Amino acid sequence: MEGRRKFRREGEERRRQDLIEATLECVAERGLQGATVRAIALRAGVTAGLIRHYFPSKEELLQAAYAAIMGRMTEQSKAALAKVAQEPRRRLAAFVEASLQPPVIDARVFSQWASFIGRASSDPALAVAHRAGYLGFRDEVEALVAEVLTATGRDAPKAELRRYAIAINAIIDGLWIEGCLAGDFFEPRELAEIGIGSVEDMLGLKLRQPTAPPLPPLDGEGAGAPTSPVFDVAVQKQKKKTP
Amino acid sequence: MEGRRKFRREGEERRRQDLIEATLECVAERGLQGATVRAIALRAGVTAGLIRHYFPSKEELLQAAYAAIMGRMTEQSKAALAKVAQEPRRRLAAFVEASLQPPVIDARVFSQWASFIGRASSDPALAVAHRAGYLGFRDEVEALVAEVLTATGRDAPKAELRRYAIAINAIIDGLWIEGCLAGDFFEPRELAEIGIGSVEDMLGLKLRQPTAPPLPPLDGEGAGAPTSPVFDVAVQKQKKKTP
DNA sequence: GGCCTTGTTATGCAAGTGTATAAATATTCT
DNA sequence: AGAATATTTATACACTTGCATAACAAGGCC
Repeated sequence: MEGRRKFRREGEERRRQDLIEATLECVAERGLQGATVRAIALRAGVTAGLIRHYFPSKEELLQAAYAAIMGRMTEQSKAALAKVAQEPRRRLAAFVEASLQPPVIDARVFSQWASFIGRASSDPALAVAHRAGYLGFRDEVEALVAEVLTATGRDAPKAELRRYAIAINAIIDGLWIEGCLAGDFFEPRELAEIGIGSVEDMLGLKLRQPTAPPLPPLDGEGAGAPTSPVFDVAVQKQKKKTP
Repeated sequence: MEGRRKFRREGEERRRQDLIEATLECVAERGLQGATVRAIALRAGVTAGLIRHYFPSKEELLQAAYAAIMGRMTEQSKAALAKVAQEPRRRLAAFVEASLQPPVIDARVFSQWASFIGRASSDPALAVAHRAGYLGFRDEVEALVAEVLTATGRDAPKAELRRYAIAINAIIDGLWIEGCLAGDFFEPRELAEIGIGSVEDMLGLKLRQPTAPPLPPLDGEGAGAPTSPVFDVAVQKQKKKTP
């Protein structure tokens, strides 16, 4: 008696996107185990069989979802760079800051990341997807640091640059995890402050206006600090390498 | 015609331990999805039904396994402290160093950690287990930093201490992840070096002998640096707080 | 040794899993 | 409008999952 379910034909790209999104939501809420074809289909508003029509197997849907989340994260951090295109130090600060605030800091995104990466160790396909996204992020950091060092007139031996990139990437990752897992333990901008301060310590120079107390409260739109490109050359304490 | 399988009765504690260990191995190799009761039992050398005899449900076995791994990790990092009980700075350095070398840096352990924590966001029982272990680790860091600061004659306002603990914990976490995920990208002691160096930068003081180039190559047993308790007060560059 | 306790195995079951296939209908093309 | 196409639904199937229960045997006790 109940007739067949009504439906609409959506474009291929749209459906793929919807299915990927539904997958990520299921993963975030119930882990990889909860991302069954039926649960995904239900959330995407279709029936389970349709998944096989767009993805050869569930495995490939998961890979696509993982690639999507990795791309989204680096893209969000990079987006902060587009808005602040002037001074290298400011760019680096903006990058760190953007990485340590919503929407990059997000419990759901973290849950997805952890779920996937937990399996990336055993699944070769996910492993390569991970390594690509990861190195992309670190290269971004390294490029930013190189800009900063040359702009401040410091020579940058490749080995030292590498160490900076590794360390800065690490502290961003670590703070990101802390923020995602226990965001309620921190003041809204606390992690960003700590992150930028730590990077300043490591590089031995100031990234922001030296007299700005904790950065002005964000009242306008966007995640940007004030747009004035004025900088002091700042304290610029000499990095102590083995003398 | 094959008669019933022969078996031995093991003590309760032993069996629980074996089952937990088997669970962790399954998780490390095939993710949480691969940790089925049958796979666990097979690896533990028993049949599936026995699991229910020791754990009310599979859920509780997983919780026990998660608690086990968390405890093991902090225990390993703390073990480094027991060996170096003298000078606070050296203790902190040893703690950082131990956290960034095998066996704490281990791809399998990371896989387990990620798998569990991915679900900790959705599963309340795992969430509390996580938060406990996590705060325990951070408190450990905070206590170490406090020791160092008082030993070097610096006042330690609570807020600043907190920031240090957060930042240092973050860089340990971040480097730990990098090491576990891409250990082949780094020299054996590179991460430990970077970690200690970064902490030195953040605290604005030296933790090791200032003239030791990269720490002597470990030839003896244990993960310890030389046991001489001699320290220079070192550079001790003044931390630049907002003046 | 024979019994009793209980750790352990073996078997079964209902629910859920991914996938394959056929039927149906929305949309396009002429 | 009507036929063609391929998106979408619906159903089925083999398999796995966690869990329950009954049969069994290993080791301790008298």
